[in-house]
Amino acid sequence: MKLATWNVNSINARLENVLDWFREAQPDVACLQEIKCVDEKFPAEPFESMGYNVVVHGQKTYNGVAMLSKYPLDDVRRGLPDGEGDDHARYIEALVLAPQPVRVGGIYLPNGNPIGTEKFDYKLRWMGRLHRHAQDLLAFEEPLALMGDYNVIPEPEDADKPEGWLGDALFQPQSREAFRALKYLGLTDAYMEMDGRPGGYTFWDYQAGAWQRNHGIRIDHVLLSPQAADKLRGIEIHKDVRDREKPSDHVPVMVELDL
DNA sequence: ATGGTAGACCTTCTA
Repeated sequence: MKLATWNVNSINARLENVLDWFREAQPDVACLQEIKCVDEKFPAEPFESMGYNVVVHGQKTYNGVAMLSKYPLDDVRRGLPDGEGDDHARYIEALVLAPQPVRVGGIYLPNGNPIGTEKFDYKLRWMGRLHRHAQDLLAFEEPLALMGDYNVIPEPEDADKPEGWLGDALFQPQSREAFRALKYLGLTDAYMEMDGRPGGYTFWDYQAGAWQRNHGIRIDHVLLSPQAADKLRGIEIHKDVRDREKPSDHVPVMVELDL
């Protein structure tokens, strides 16, 4: 089974680009982030024509997440627990009813910039909520994938120019520590498990020729429960997608599980 | 040291 995550930076601005990639890559399940539209504006029809079930947790202008699956979806959750007072659409979860079911959480973790503001506090609080929810899900001892745009650069090797990110929320000690704490619950970082070489970037800024200079960072992650990690066959970062017409600033990351 | 791009949308915010 192929599971993908991709921050598309507006599904409607990116539709042709995204459909092209779906036709080529044929993911069984895909988590999309930053769809930047309300549920009713999500272009579900072309995906349904390709055989996908579509669930959306949208929001006007900002954020918004969706999950598309060739298998039926059950147990759909929109938003993390303890969400009172949080109006950002950043989490969607479902049980994918494949022959061997797998629970999938699609994550758009807050960016948190600039540091020293409420936005950074919100990032850390959101990571705390994700941590507690992951703890609850891991207790099921079932195949689980928590995948998406984590907006965290875990290690200096995950940035082409780490010194340029020292003042950024994505590379703060607290952000990195919270990401490590999440992994230490017993989750496996699929990229580190299967490859782990420096340079597996998933994001290049639109500005200052970051793509042309390969000033990238690895911030889109796939974290697997032990029962899913045992079935991990491979991971691919679809870097070529960044070179196409009207690209997102993120590229798709796809894992294959023997499920 | 600075500025550079993209998307949504009401002119500025978020990334």
